[in-house]
Amino acid sequence: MLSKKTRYAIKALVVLGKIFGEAPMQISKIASEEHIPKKFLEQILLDLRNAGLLYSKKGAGGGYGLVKDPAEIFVVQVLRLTGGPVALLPCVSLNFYQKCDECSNEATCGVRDVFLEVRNATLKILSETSIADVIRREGLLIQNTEV
Amino acid sequence: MLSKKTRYAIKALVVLGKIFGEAPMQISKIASEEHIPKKFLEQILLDLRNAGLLYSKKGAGGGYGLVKDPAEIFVVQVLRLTGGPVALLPCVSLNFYQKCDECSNEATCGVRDVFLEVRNATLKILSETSIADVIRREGLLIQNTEV
DNA sequence: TACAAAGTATATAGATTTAGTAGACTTTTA
DNA sequence: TAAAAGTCTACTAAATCTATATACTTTGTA
Repeated sequence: MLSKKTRYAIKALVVLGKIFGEAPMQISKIASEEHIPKKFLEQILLDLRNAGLLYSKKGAGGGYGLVKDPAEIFVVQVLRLTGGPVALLPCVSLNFYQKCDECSNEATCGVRDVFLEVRNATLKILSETSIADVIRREGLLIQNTEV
Repeated sequence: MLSKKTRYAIKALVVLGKIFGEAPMQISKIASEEHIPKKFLEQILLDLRNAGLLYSKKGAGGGYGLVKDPAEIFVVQVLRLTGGPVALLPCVSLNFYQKCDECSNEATCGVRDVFLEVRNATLKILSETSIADVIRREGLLIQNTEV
């Protein structure tokens, strides 16, 4: 499962993606729109800013905005920045690799092999899906929901 | 990430799959072969037994064995029995569904849509892969490792 | 029949992680 | 100069996970 941190981060980027090019949006506005605890969101946005995904502006009229086009920010990046590993086993994780301490031979582990396949499938989707895609899908879903 | 419980469960089933049809194997043997804390493994095997995957035999010469052919036990079942959800978001989980409390409209949530796709891809692999497949893969990996 | 082997059951402890809160500080704009 | 808004660090509460402890039951065999 993704952590709340990761979920909130994606949600925030989607909101900011929708106003890309316009004036920055305040934390409190994002927080209230998306029902995210404000203080928690502060930390998350700060991380995303330090990672170079967002810019911030202090003072009255300040807020956060995307540095890059939402079409160039991929969901997989957000997972990694917020500490959510893509892999289901530490031994098949590219960015959070750790030896399974119970495993005697990683190279010949059948379990590992299966979860490597799972990771690759997941990675393919998440590294091909941008924030812009998420927004686009939302639009399609809304269309299909209207009668 | 999968919990240790889930990982240990899969490992144990693989070991038992290899001796399917033979006499049952003792917890302590499985534990030492797979480097799993014995008392922890006891609980896990008990769960798998109560779920109908394993039979047990008490007393001298006792132990655990698979009830069904390893080709009929799928990895996805093990995840579910041991509490490891397949989905990365609670709102796309079939067996551990929960509303995302920050989400205002599930039906039109683009994030959900993406992770639904991820879940489907993962589910496909894990529900098509049996314990027998895991054992088979291990064999192939060993072949490829030998020079 | 007694004893040892092996599973059963429940409780609990310790560690780790996650989620969220608090508070004081800095920068910017009107 | 006051209010708006982000920055930074620390802390706490709760949940979960991992593992251990203890006492008990069943079964095979010497």
